[in-house]
Amino acid sequence: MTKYSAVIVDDHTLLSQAIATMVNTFDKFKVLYTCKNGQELINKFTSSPKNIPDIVLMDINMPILNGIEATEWITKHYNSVHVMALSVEDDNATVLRMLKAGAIGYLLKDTDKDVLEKGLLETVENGFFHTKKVTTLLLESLSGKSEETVTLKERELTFMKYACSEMTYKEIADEMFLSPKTIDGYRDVLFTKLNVKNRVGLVMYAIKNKIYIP
Amino acid sequence: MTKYSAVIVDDHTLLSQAIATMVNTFDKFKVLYTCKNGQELINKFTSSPKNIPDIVLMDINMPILNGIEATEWITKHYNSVHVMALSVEDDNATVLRMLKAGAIGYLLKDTDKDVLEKGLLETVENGFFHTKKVTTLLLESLSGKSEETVTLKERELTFMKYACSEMTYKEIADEMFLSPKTIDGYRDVLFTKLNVKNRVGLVMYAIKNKIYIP
DNA sequence: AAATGAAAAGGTGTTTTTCCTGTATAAATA
DNA sequence: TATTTATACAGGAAAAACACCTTTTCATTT
Repeated sequence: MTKYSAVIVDDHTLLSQAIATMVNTFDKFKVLYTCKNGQELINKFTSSPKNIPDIVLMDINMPILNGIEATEWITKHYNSVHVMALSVEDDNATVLRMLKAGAIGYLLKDTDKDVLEKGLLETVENGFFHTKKVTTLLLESLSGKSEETVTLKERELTFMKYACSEMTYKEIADEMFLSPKTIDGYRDVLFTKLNVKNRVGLVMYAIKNKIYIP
Repeated sequence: MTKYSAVIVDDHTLLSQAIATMVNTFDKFKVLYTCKNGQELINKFTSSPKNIPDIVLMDINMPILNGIEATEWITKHYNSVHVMALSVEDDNATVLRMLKAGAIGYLLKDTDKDVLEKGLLETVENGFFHTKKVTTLLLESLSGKSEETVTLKERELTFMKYACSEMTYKEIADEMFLSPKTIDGYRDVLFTKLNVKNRVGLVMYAIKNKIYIP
């Protein structure tokens, strides 16, 4: 019987090895190799055609080259390779970004072994799969119920990072060589833009959107 | 050959199953069952003596009852059961808290399959194990380089969680059925205790120490 | 019964934040 | 050229946040 070939990409060695072990127990799948990040994967792909799998199981948060960037690259260069995202990040924005990048399936790490097997099969054979929870997220997002993706300007991002420190706005103004009143402006705009009430709201937004990493 | 029995505790079903599959490939180990959180583990332990394993592989960040609390419980009630912590959280405080709670080993999720196997064996047979990286963290911590662990009271913890929301102190007071002045007091005490300047400092402390998980 | 100590609350004053409504100016765009 | 657009800045008022110091209340200990 011909098995589908799979590749696992996750920066946590233990997890990628564990998942590899598990996928190898599936009837229809065989793991070719595992990678620590997107760059390693690209290296593998470009070094030999034998390294091109049927499906890539891709984590999102990885150092060097993350899952979204790696997926974009695969979509561009190896369109026949299916990418199934695998992550604990179940917020709308991440799911959407991953699907936009070309991922054909999205699995949350809290799903079941059988769901993974079923998902892998559906992905390679029918070309689409994702869990119910993800479907819900998608629908929410498409129906506009979720917070629309706000794009922050460079200057606003800089301010946000300072806002996550214990500095007063006065101090931030000094640091950014701006008048305190300008800083007031940034703050007010961001409050409206991000729909938050106060500085704690800003901080939380920054953390959730990885603008500031604690 | 008698195998050592192991239990995996991780809120990510897929990961606990994957690790279980992997541990089952180890010569000397057999997985009894997996759990989603500390509470489930306690239920298992108390429901039947057959459910008491030789070793518990414990994740730290879990809903309901986290790894530290669960480890404390095991140390208290089933002292003969070894606990090996397994987490991506490699900051000093977490490692220390886990070891203080009674964990006998600490593995970072980015270690290797073979290291896990070796670690499990050393833990059940010699009673101690941890990776080099953890040793370094420990040494740093013991040499006083890291911030000393401040213990917060239950009430203060509750307040901290509210402080991480967009509520004003007045609103927090209402929610906690206390006078705004009392809340002022909590805030002032925590500012001193945690050595922070303002509410952003509180929020950051809460996040870094997993008092509040965004 | 007196002392201790923690938790809760009050008083008072200062500083910072928040929320308005405006103005100015250079650069990009229609 | 006219018109957005982004950026920088102001004044003033009200609301929170912050700081510090005192008092009450109540349970535990001596």
